[in-house]
Amino acid sequence: MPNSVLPSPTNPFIQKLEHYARLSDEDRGAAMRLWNERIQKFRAKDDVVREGEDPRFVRLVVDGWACRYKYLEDGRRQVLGLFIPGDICDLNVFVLREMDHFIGAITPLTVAQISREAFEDITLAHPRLLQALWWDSLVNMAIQREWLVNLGQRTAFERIAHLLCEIYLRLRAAGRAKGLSCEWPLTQTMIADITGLSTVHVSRTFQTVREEGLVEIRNRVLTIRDLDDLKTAALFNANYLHLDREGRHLDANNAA
Amino acid sequence: MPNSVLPSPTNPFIQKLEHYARLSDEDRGAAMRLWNERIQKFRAKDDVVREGEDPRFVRLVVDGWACRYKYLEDGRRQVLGLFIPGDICDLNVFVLREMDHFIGAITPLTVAQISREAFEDITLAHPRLLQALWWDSLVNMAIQREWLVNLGQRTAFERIAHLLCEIYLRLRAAGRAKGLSCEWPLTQTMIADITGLSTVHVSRTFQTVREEGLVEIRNRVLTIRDLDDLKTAALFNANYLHLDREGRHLDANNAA
DNA sequence: CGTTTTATTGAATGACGTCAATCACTGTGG
DNA sequence: CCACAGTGATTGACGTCATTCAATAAAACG
Repeated sequence: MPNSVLPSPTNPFIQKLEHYARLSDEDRGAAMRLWNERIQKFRAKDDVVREGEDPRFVRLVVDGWACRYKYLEDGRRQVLGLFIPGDICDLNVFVLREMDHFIGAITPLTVAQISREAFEDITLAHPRLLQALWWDSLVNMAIQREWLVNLGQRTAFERIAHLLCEIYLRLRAAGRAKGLSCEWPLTQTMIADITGLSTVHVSRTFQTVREEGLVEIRNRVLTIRDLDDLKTAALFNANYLHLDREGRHLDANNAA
Repeated sequence: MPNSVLPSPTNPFIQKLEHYARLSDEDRGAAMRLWNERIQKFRAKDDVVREGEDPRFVRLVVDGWACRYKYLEDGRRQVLGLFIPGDICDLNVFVLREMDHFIGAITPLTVAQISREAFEDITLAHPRLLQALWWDSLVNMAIQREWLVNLGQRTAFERIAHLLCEIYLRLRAAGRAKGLSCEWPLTQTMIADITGLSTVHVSRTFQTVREEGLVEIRNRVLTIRDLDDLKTAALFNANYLHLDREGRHLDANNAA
């Protein structure tokens, strides 16, 4: 099963998975079948899935940003995670009968809606792809844990710096950064719901982050001045993203 | 495959899984094989797995409490999750090559250490057990999400009340509560690292919770006065624990 | 029994939230 | 083209919740 000699793909989904293990052309083809499953479009702020619903599909973000979120009875909202292009939601959702949170579009959003059957058909025939998806899923759990550290231990300044850092690195891993710049569609209200801060405090703190020259935002584009400085300010340790091709022993061009 | 007529098992692992779907006697036998895998013992405060290590085993808590935790470079500590008897750590850990956090014993601890091969052997032959384990794993992810809501949105009072509520319900689901009472080995330092508060504030706030008559603690035993009152105080919604036998369509005594 | 860990208390400080007003930007329709 | 509405960002004043420091008390442990 020889590896492809074609240039690296620009598809964010495949690009990201290749951080785990090199895929064969067949694996990529299978990934593209997932990518091209029934396409759904949403407007910004629409819900993709609602609390209480029966989770019947695995969803793959093709374009745009989305998030998981949850309300407290009295209206307080917490964002639980972000989905950027190439991100896939929980592989085993089918096992639960009722969603305990919402998934909503942040920007105009395109997702591939994959039925249980299609998912199992495709991944059963491509164990390396399935491995890569498991890796991605474990990375997402690690990101959730890191968000816990964020909310529990980091100051407002560190939380925001950490978010900037994480998002940039995730977008870069998906091939969606140019140099030290990437898209930045998040409003300060969203940042507040992600970081557990008030919008007022986000405004003030974000200002400080900019004034310290760590980042710049113009036209919804984030530019980082010096990644190491930002990491230091955020107490950022990238190990939780597991991006160092940890699964290289599974590479398509290795002997099994 | 007839269901057992024996009384409900007292094993916390099986007891918990039965909240998802009724297992057949064979399924229970397989679960007991996992339970009886190579036993390891730890003293309180010892580490079970350390950051940076290669995760080679799935572990199942047989007795005692443990937790996941993580340090920031400057020593701040955040507890990411609790393990009580019957809890199992990430099913797919093998996929990652390096732990990004610690798992440590809170009390004297007994765990079953299950190799990848043993785990795959046993679950491959018992798909309903594997399904139940997936359910458990998804519930754990849901718990992590709820902890995010806790840290991001709830006040100190609510956080502590919520923790009390969750732990009680999880222990009860594992058959480890008597009436409205259960074991409570957590020190206030631990509660502080779980809730992202200082020990001083935990002391004061916990005092208030007790003074309001919501709970009582004596000899490391927690007693809840009125569960509904506690739930209300915590803005607790149990849906995230997915305990309502959601997988009953998979029950062993149903037609496949 | 001393020693260590855990829990409690007070006082001072600081981080962050709330309220309310203003400003900037965008898109829309007349 | 401008008026206007709606959303998002910013600012100031002030209040509150939670932290820090430091001292003490109470349990747990060998």
